[in-house]
Amino acid sequence: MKTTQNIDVTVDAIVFGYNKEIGVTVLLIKRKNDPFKGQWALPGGFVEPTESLELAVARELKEETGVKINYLEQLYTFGQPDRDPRKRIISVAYFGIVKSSQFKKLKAADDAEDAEWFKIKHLPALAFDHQKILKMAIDRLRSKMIYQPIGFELLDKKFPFSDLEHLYSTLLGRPIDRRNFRKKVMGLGILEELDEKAPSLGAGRPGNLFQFNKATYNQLVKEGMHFEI
Amino acid sequence: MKTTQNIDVTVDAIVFGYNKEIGVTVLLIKRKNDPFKGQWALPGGFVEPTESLELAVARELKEETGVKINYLEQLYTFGQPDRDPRKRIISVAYFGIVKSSQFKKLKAADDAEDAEWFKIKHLPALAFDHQKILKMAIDRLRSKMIYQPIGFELLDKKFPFSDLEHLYSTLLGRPIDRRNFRKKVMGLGILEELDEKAPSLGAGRPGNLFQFNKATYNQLVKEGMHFEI
DNA sequence: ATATTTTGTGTTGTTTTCACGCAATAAAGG
DNA sequence: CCTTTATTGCGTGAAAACAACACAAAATAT
Repeated sequence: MKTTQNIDVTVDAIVFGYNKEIGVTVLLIKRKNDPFKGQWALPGGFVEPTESLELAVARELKEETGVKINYLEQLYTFGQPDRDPRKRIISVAYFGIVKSSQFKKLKAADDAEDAEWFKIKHLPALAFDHQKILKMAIDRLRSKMIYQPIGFELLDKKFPFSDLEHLYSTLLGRPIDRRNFRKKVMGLGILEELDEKAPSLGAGRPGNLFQFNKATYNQLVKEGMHFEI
Repeated sequence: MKTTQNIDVTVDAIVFGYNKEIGVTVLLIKRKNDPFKGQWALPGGFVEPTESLELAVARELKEETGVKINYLEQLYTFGQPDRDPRKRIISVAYFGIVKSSQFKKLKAADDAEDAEWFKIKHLPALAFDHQKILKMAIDRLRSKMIYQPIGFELLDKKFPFSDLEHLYSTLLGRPIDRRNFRKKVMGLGILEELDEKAPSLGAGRPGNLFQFNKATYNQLVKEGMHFEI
């Protein structure tokens, strides 16, 4: 066995949020230190020798931005020898989602001079190879939401149906037929309709509230259901 | 920035092969050194400080088994703190496929005392967390082959249609309707029918040979084709 | 009260998938 | 050579999924 390899390991987080007015956003931090000091980058940092990768992501996110993650999965590992100017660093990227409700609450801290949500349509220049990582994450989000109900993770716990509609419509980049969409989604049997109306915002008839039933979804998946929108 | 983290990075390879008589197989090596000396394990090893992860996989596979990989993609990164008894080691697992034709040629060498193909239905006990890694790879193979033509990578360059049929039937674990399957696959327009017949094995009418056209496939994907079996 | 905005629902024609049967081809065996 | 046997290769009808489409009901704003 080798004595030392001298490769360092970091985690990076691509965290998505959503809001009907703003659209889909991603969480970025402004770097406080070199290299790329002052530039925007994905939140993340070095893995401690005794913590799991997932724990490292959660810790870094809390330290740097204060957000609470609702969904987390591994995205990809980036290991090109020259991706960091300092030394060989391998980064395990994680893909995260926060609920709509608390997607604004941010508090920059630690390594971060600032933390902000950026619309995925208007992104600043990023440090390292984070542009590439982020692009992969966005692709994953887009392709994943048509065969897995991660769309619901972006919304609030209770939401009017139109929110779901808008989310899918914006993220897929095309208009969707309200009636067919509703038929399909309701047919999956993973949404519960509540006896509660959405608070009205301006004019128009307020819609009923719905909520995603994750337990039912997991059950159906285990039985071999094939989800697709 | 930290001085040293003392986490090591390895790559592991899950390489699949296929043969009509034997079925789907995976390449394993018998470890020559501790820990887990004498046990079967996934081929792999430490990443050199200056080589890319993909290069490390290719090098280790050549060193330990001599196989030539036809398709390679990253699977997942395993980083539980206790997954190696020696020290903290993070492993980036890669998923590979060799063509049916040369799936037997093996030469154990380097760190490996032996190298062999095992049917995925009959696996030995494995070192480290390789059981878990392999399970994930098999799941990925199964789920991936229905929306990406990686099945073709397992077959020979030229193959009779029935081979493809058998492959899908065994891997999906259910019988498939030959007529509908043929219609669907041919409808994708990524298979070329050759003016050549398969060598007859035993009785029965020999089938025509086909070959996968990867260029056409890539073209179609770029145009937004949605492949599904 | 009237205008405006947003929700909620049903039908029909079209396309895709699935299930299924039979004739044609070629090798093997007598 | 001729029969037997195994395997290929094609077509059709029934069922299911999908896409297109319009209007009444509920609530707010003026």
